[in-house]
Amino acid sequence: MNYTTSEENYIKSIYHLQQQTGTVNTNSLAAEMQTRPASVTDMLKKLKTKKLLQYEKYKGFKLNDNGKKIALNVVRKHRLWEFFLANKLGFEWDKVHAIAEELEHVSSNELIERLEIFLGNPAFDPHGDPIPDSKGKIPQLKQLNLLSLPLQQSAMVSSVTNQTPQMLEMLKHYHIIIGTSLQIIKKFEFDGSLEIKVSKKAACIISEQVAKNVFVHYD
Amino acid sequence: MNYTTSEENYIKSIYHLQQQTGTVNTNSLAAEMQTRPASVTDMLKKLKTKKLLQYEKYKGFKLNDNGKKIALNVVRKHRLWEFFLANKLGFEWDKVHAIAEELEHVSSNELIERLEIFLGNPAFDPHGDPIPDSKGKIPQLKQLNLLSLPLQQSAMVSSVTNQTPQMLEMLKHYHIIIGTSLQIIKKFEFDGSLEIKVSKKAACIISEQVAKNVFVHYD
DNA sequence: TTAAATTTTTAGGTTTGTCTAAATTTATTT
DNA sequence: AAATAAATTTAGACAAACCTAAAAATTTAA
Repeated sequence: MNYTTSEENYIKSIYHLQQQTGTVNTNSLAAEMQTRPASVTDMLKKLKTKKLLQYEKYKGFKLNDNGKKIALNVVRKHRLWEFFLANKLGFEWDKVHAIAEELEHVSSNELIERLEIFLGNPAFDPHGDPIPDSKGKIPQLKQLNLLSLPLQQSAMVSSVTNQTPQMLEMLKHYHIIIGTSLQIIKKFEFDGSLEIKVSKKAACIISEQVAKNVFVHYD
Repeated sequence: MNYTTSEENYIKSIYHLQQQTGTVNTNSLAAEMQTRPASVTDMLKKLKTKKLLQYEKYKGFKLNDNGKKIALNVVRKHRLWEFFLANKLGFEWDKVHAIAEELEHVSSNELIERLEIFLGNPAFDPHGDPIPDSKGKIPQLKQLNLLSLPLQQSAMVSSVTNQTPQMLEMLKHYHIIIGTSLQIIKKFEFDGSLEIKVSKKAACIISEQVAKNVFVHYD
């Protein structure tokens, strides 16, 4: 079956919200999608009749297995296109999201299978988010919060949870992208900020607020 | 200014029709777009208010300079994506059109500029059709009809005018794609068919009907 | 040069996805 | 346990893009 761009966007947003909170409510979905609660209700009815959603009036809702499958396919397409934009076309990692929002709705499945091979079957997109495979399986990487990284232990940035333009601008300033290697020199008790060393750059200090959104891994 | 997918498709179809016939009429556009004349009239009004069209009721219509600029940009995107699909993802040349029909509506101009560079600034798409540059200029290649190719002169296939699936299937059978090198061994007066030699394959005979849609060039 | 045929447009309706404003249900307080 | 607040849904509209059927304009032909 085929879904409209609008349906796919709702499905994707519900998926992201329910990953965090288990079950989703009308107002938060409306906020996420920059639309009105009444519009959300309309779409929920539609997705329910298409059997993608567990939904009872006034009760909250979430995707069923069917809906999750659709969501994962859209996420997969989004992240493969992001990888293409960053690694083949040379886009900055903070520019790829908006364009991938359009590309993810191109319907051909053969296109995506071939794109994946062309890109060398990448497991993570330029933001460090995992790329589901064609069966919907998501590669897991044991990663830990930068705040929990032991002093002096050098580690690699693997993902960033807050991906607002403001946050991405900040990280750019610190020369931090996915794959950047860094270590913690010192932790300041006063405000929780960290002195870090980013690859060959001079040491610098980042706030707890920034650090708690950065995830890293090491062997 | 930004245009909807539907507007872009109308603009593109008007462009293709007016290339052949100078001015376009409602019924032929409806046929081209597989829609109804009444729907065409609706869209014509819309495109006229957006100042893309020369249009007076009952009089026929064509794109003005403004409209042609939009059309050429869509054509450019379509053909660059076709090139990408065939030359980077390995699609057969008769599969690329349908997918490019979707990709051509992705709006980012920076995407197209970067894609063009990534592809090495190609001048022709996999069907041999010229790719307009970012200013709308179309590369010209002096090509001649296969029927006019001198005997024994080896030449390269540069484009095919009839791009129906039936035609493309036929050419595939003969191992003819854009770029294929061939020469004419003999012309049969009886029905105008040609005995040709395609690169290292055994000689074969193609009908006048096929030949007249194939264009070639040589130095 | 009328009559017939063809082409094109208008009138009015449908679907999708959105909206505002009002009504309803659920949750929270006092 | 009412009263108030918050969340959600319904009712009714609207724009885009399409449709059918009928009317109007143009072209062709007798």
